[in-house]
Amino acid sequence: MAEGSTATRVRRTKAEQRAESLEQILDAAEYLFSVNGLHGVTLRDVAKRVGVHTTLLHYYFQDKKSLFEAVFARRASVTSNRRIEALDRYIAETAGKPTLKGALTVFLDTDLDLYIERGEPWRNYAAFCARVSNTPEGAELMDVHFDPVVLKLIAILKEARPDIPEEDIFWGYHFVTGALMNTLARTGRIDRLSGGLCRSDDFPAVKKRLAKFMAAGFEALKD
Amino acid sequence: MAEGSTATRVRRTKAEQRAESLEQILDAAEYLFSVNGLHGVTLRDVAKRVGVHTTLLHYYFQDKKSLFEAVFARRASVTSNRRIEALDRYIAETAGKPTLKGALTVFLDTDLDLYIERGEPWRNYAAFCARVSNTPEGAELMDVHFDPVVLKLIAILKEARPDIPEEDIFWGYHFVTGALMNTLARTGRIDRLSGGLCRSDDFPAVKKRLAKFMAAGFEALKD
DNA sequence: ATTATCTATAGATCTATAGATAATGC
DNA sequence: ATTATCTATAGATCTATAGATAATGC
Repeated sequence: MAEGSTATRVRRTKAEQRAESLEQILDAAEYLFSVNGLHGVTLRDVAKRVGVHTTLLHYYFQDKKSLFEAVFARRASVTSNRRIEALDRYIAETAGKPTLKGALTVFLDTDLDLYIERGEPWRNYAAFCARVSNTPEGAELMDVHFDPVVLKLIAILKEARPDIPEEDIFWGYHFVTGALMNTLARTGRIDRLSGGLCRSDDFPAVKKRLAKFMAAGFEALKD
Repeated sequence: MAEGSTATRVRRTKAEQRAESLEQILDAAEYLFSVNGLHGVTLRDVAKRVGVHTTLLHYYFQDKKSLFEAVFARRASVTSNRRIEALDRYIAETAGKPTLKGALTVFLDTDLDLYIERGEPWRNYAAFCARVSNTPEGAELMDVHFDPVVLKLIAILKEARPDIPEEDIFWGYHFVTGALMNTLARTGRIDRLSGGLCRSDDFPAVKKRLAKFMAAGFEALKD
């Protein structure tokens, strides 16, 4: 046992310690909530996964619901802003001539890239959002955090195709988000159905197909 | 108070009483599970909604998980068989010349019609399936109850378009089921996003668009 | 005589708080 | 002196079982 191995904890400032503890707690909660939902996870489960006492969670968060909301909020602005900026660039580039497929590609691929590039914690967040998007607690947070980026996408879709009735545009988005959420959830169902031909964690395979598929769907609505 | 109002309980046979109690319990559980999921509902919640004692649920069901599975199973074979029969009729009618749009219309509209025609209990079941489809408990049941009808649909899609790679067919189905589940969940999100222009309980509006949208999406995958 | 329903309760959680201890910060 | 973490514990559930009572069935 060298001296380094006994002093397992490197000296940290309190700010660092706080930040690290918070991150560990949020990561653990994010993963567990993504699998079992708000009510399927106890504070003890989270504490156990982090390796701290349950009461520490109460030191950092008022209650379980606050922890849940913090998990949602932590990464929401990152993905929302990334997509808003990408859509703004797309508007500038196409100078008043956007297309359905172009706008959908920016919206969907910018999101999928985040999960492809940034590894497991982000993919857990994606699964977390998908898992809770159809719950009373989650739906509220979806509205708060993602309405701006979604409404921006919809405005561009309308501009791209003023001939498609607004109602159809909204229903089309409804289908898009269903397909996206089903992807982010990574349930493994498509793996089992296809006998392993498709894997639900193969986001690049989805990226290759999703925007193309959905753009064609929108086009068909005017028939 | 006439004599009819005091004798609120009409005399029933035990078999009738049993059937009625079971149905009330399953209806209540179905609704509550559809809103809050397996872990968000207690047996007390269910008992309270029915107006009986918690222990009665244990008389009819071994435990909470069994009740949950019974809710899933009760209507699963009805919707599964209905669609299997409709697809079989479609195969016979088209005599080896099925189309993507035709098969998807049969699969999706046959399901949606069930919820449109049979009222709230069935719509609660639809929401229940959607709510739990991306949970560990629900995914397992989806496999058990719905694999046959889904694989039959996929076989027809392959026959309709042997030129589309099998992998693309499966991914297309993955998008279809995401859109369908998002519809069945009736979260109210599309209502709020569209400022009331679309309503998430407007299944006829979805029926008018979903198969058409998805068929065009499949077509686009070969480009 | 059997089945449906209720009463009483054990045992196991779970959330949340109060207050103690250990570590950093000035 | 302040912040991070732990110990101890109250109070409120929740699931599940044992056994009693009320209603149907032969």
